[in-house]
Amino acid sequence: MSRGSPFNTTQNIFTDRDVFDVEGFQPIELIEREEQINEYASALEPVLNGWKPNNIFIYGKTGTGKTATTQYMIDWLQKDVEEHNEANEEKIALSIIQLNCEALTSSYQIAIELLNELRDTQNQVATRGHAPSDIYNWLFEELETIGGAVLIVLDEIDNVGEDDTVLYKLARPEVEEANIGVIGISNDFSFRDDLSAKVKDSLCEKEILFPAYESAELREILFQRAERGLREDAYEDGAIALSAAYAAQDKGSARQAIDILREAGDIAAREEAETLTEEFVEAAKGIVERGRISEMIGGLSPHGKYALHALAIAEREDDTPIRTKDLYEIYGIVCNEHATDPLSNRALRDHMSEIDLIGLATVNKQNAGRAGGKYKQYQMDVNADRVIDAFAQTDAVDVSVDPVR
DNA sequence: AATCCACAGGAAAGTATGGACA
DNA sequence: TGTCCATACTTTCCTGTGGATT
Repeated sequence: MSRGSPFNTTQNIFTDRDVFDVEGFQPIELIEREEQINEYASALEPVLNGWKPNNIFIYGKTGTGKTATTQYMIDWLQKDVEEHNEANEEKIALSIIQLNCEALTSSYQIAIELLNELRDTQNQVATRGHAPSDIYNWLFEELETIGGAVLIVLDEIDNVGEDDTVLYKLARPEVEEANIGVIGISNDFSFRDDLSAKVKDSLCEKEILFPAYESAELREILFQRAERGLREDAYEDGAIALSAAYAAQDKGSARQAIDILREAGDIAAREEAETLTEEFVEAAKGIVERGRISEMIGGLSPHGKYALHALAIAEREDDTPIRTKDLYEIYGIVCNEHATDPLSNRALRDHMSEIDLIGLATVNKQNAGRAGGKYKQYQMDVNADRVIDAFAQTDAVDVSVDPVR
């Protein structure tokens, strides 16, 4: 992947750096997920007989192979259908619709996105302004015309929120000609329990759990990639083991493990080192961690950022754990620095629980009894200085409350 | 065992946004 | 243009509650 740069450094370490592209690279052979593949296969098999596939729900944290396995299964299914159609008179019609619901926060939006996916570009539907029942009717009309087996893959489905109407509609479609199977992918374990009862029954016919990887499993995955993407003698086994260990310790995410190893390779290449050693992994870990923090911060609303910044400041001043009331004051100062009016106390509580949810802070419930009452205390879950650094980079305005300047 | 505080967090309603349609 | 359909993010109002103190 040369960009016409005069530097040729990445050649020392990588033979194929794309192997470490977590988004784009699909390994030919999936390892450490045999069990899930078998369950998956049995749920999809009906398609090959022209029947309706099972609805499947997939659970697992980020980087546990949910999406990769799904992609693998779809490729497998399509190939088998093709083979079947070549060999038999009776053809199987199979359509697959994949949709990432990351940015889709309601049933309504998902339904519209699905509809637009099915319609051609001249016939697209606006994302607002239509009656929900119209949308669903149109959606079923489209599905009716397609016919055959239709697999609808909804990635990051937990974003739907409270209202799971789409799922209900898709689980019991008012369609004659098509056999619809829904594959829902979620990284939120509690999502299943929050589904309404009628959806739960019909949609969770088959549930497959993707547990976090253990250190040894991550090691295997990394070795597989290293064999394909790194120069044969360019890496120490210890470096791979360490990358795996760090990732296992944190989240058990293959994505993270691969990110760390790739970053380590980049550093090694930049320093024109001959081999990828443990020191490079050490350095890469910090960089990947920092990247993760900025990513999380990036997803916060402005006031969420101010709230987090306030907490980081409190942490630096050794004022943590800090109760909401006191945090509200610091938050007020931060808002002031940004020439923004602070929101209400209640709004701050909401922002803080959001910050807790994405894992940037930890909550600590306290009860001081008769005179003291009940309250919460917050504490940073990541390095406060790193957070403040990240703010310094993202924001043009300097919001430091440090009196020494 | 009864009390009572300081919040947490649910519910409802408000503000501002934007599209479709008659 | 007014009415309907949404969204995101608020504020206001309120009820619930755990456990040290009485």
